[in-house]
Amino acid sequence: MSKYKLLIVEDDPNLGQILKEYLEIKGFETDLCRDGEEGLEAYKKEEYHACLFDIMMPKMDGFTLLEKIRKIDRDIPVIFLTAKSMKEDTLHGLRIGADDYITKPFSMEELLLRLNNILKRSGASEIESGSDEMKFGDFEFDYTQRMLNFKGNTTKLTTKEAELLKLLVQNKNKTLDRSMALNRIWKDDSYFNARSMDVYIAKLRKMLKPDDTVQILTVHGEGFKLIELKE
Amino acid sequence: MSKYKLLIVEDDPNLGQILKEYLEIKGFETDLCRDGEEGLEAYKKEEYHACLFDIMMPKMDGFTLLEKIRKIDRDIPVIFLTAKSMKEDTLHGLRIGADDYITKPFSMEELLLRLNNILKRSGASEIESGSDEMKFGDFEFDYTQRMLNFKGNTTKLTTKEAELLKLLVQNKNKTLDRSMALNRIWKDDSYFNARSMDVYIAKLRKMLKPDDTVQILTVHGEGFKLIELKE
DNA sequence: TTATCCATTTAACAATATTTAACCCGGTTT
DNA sequence: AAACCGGGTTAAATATTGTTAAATGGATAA
Repeated sequence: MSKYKLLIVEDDPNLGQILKEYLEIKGFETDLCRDGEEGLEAYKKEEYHACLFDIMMPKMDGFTLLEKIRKIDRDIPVIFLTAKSMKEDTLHGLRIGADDYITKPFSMEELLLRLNNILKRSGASEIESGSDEMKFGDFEFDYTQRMLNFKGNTTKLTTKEAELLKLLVQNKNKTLDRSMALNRIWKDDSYFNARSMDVYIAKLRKMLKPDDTVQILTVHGEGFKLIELKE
Repeated sequence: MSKYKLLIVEDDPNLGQILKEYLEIKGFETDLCRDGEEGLEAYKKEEYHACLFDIMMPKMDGFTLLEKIRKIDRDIPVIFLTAKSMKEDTLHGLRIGADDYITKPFSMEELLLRLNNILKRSGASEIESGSDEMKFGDFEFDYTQRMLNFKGNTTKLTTKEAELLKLLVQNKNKTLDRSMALNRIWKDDSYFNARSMDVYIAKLRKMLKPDDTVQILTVHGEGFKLIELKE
């Protein structure tokens, strides 16, 4: 999935910088502006997936900024960062079309969750719906199609086989925790389901046998690990 | 624009009734349920544009309800009505995929604004408004006319065929939950209806055979998934 | 009314997918 | 050493789904 680009407009340099750094660590591209006018100029020059606006700012406040931006683009998701939990502000913001607001001080995690929800909903993510192709060793595994291909010949996987293999590949070279896999795939971590999972591990091992650079190791008492040996 | 349909799940009869009446005045259609289990049943039987859930409820709390519904439909907008502004609750709710939450007591106006924002973003109008033309692979499917067209030649579908195909297409690349489909189309999830559905799946598979970029996969124990492979 | 048509359901049987059981082994604890 | 535990392996038992055809039932035409 390609990077999301965010416009942050916040006049407090400390908070602005923290936001920028945190969100970049989390994989966003960001531009930071220090007041509403700068923000508007930036918005006109670049294309963004979402915006974070402070309300009280010099030159142009967040509400005005939003109103101007709504004239350019009436669908871009905007989250307000409000200093106080003033109901007035909240309502005014929502009324003029903010998608969400969050009251300072807020936790970065909460901001991130709200941001992701909004992006998910905004259709910005429609790009990612293609087929999940994964490669390891000489295998090509398409989870949505449930097909495992090895040098030309293709095996059809069952639902559970495909789900387990997907988790293993997603955790390639890391330990896939037993109880996590059981909860995700079997919805319940119980003795019999655990034995069932062992049976499926055996099946997958058989399928992966042709390529000896790929193996499923057991991590005693913890889970399994799919490893890929590179030459 | 046709009416939006909302599912309200709230165990306080007073609040529930007020919500229902207010939102109906504002032009929504609403169904009101009194606990999580009722809510889940209702959700399987009807098609909604958005949901409002209380968190603390008898039989099944709002979090559990959301988790179950997210398995059926990972995009339906959900707003939590939380009794307290506990950060814990908020974060947990957002983490499992709530789109928003609002703390009691709240003003109806704020709720309405949040609801409208979410609906605007959700592309909810796709559900049942204008033309029911759907495309997948090389097929064109018109639900209202019950016509399936493939490269020029057209097949007329029966009622049940068309309804099932519609649900599959609406959930393209996602799993269509068996019991949801049974409740929506057959109005009742029972053994024989389930077998009947299997028969219809077979019929649809035959019709879709000409285009091998489109397939109906079975997700064992859960339902079916229509997938579309892109080149 | 009866005959006929067609969508849908029910039935019967086949094929798969998944779970459970039984027995094995190696390592660890008592 | 004996008992135990986590896991490996295989096969039988169950559950779920696939497939086909016959039975049902509602609507319509004769």
